Amino acid sequence: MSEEKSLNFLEEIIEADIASGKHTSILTRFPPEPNGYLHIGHSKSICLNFGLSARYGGKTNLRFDDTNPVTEDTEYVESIKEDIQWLGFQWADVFYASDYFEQLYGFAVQLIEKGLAYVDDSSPEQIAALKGTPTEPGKDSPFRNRGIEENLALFTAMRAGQYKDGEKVLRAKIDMASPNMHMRDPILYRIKHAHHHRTGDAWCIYPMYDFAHGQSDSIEKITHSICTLEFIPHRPLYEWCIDQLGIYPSRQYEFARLNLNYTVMSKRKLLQLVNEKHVDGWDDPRMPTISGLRRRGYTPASIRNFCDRIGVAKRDNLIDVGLLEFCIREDLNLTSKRAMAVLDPVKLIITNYEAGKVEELTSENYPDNAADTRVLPFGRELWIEQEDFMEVPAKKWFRLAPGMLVRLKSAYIVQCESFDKDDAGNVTAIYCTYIPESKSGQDSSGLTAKGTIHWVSAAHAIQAEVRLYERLFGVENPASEEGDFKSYINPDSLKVVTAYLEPSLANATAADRFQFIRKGYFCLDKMATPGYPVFNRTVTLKDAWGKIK
RNA sequence: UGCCCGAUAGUAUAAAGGUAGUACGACAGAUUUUGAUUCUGUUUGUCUUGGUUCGAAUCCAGGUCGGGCAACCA
Repeated sequence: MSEEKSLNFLEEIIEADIASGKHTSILTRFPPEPNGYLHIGHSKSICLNFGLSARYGGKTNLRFDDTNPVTEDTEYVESIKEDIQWLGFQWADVFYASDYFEQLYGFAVQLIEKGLAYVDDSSPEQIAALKGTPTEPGKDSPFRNRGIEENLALFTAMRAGQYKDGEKVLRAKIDMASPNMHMRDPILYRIKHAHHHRTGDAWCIYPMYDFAHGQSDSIEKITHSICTLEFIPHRPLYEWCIDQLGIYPSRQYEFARLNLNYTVMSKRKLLQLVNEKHVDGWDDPRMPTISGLRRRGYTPASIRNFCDRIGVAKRDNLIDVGLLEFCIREDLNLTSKRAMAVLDPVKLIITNYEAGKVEELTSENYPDNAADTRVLPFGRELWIEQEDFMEVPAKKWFRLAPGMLVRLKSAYIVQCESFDKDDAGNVTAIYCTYIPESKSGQDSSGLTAKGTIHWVSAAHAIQAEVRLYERLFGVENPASEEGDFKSYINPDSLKVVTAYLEPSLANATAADRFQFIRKGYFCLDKMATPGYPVFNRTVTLKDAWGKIK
């Protein structure tokens, strides 16, 4: 099957590298910064990096890019590990850029000794002023031509903690007139008297991304260092460092990151949603985080499948969230147990059914397996969905309306005789007669009902809190809209209802996935307790009637 | 006004000079005790102008449009 599928551009590069003998095996890495939770965009990168190494018989390292102590935390380290493993991947080694601080320091000393790096006493403002703009060249810093010995002494003093934050930096000496802004004497080290989540207070100088990432790749002998498009202009610097240091030549390749419509995909924005309480934490089921999708009921396979279908290329993209929904429905349709639950109840009374009588009816747990069944209690009073009744039926209406026949799933055909309304015009009760000969599985009535609806016995139903989620934002691309992205939050993204469930659902566990027939896929939320079930709606079913309306 | 990426149906993604295909969506029909699933069919596309060539989505040149680049962030 994968032989049939055409190669993406990274697979082509790797196959060419193997064919030419440049590499006999490959090693990739997934390099998150532990400053936030992973999201669906990261899962594209994870599937790519782990998928590529698996396909070509190689390995993948997990490397935390922890060079900025002020934003990083072990909480994030743990969540990242959990999410990767939950997705179904296992790293060969776990490393931290901070493992390499001593080595990186040595690399910096080497550059100074070669006359390729210097300590700059300029302030951040002065450095910015001399940097130039994309259309104008920059100017050399007055400190650019310090002697090697002086630079060495100054850099040693930086490490020793003799200066305050911002007082000095170490810069590469490259070309202040380069058309590539990243080559205009980029900063290599800055002073931060900050506590690091792993190295504690051992360091007060920390390497910048550009001086840590490529060298870390090189130290691990990563063959293909795969990152997103915005790092393209960094590639010359990545290669400059490796070339000047004469170390293992890892190579960087860039792909277009995933964008999903009706959500945001930057850790900064997601952090804001969490901190400002627009959502209930990083794992709020409306969040595009891996932990949010997990809590929502998404399966690892559905996410892997999604990442496979969206493909990999170099052009910017905005993927329709409908594809993600297709992937989870495809999975859950085959694997989830069916059950009946009424989310917006109205009473249905069967006037010719004996009061107090209870029948135990059977219903299939999976539509394609008639042998796997459960028992449902049936009685005179039932709950059905408000929306399955229309006082004045629309054209092509298959469900309940005065005088119309409908099949109660796995039970009887009923005919609507009358209904009650309250002063506000709401239907409060529906009266039907049932056809005793129409019992499911032994129907001799000769009648056919066009529609089938779900129901639960009022006398046996259990109550549950059910959380219905909609997209978090009302616009396709909140990040590109005018003004604050948070002003586009969908006010109806969460609706909590009290539902009536068939009694078997009282035994649901966190591992179970259900299809509430005709309503969608649901799973138990982490807030549920034995006496208080809480269900999350993962996704609705496709709804052809919804379109006809 | 510099440099760097990119441009194929509504959204993604293939076609390595030789039939523009696939998935999702949309639409139509069949089946259905879930208006679900399943099945069948249909629709819609190479940014533009030149050039090279028997032949161009593909190669070349110009243009247009979109994105990125001026954090002591990654």
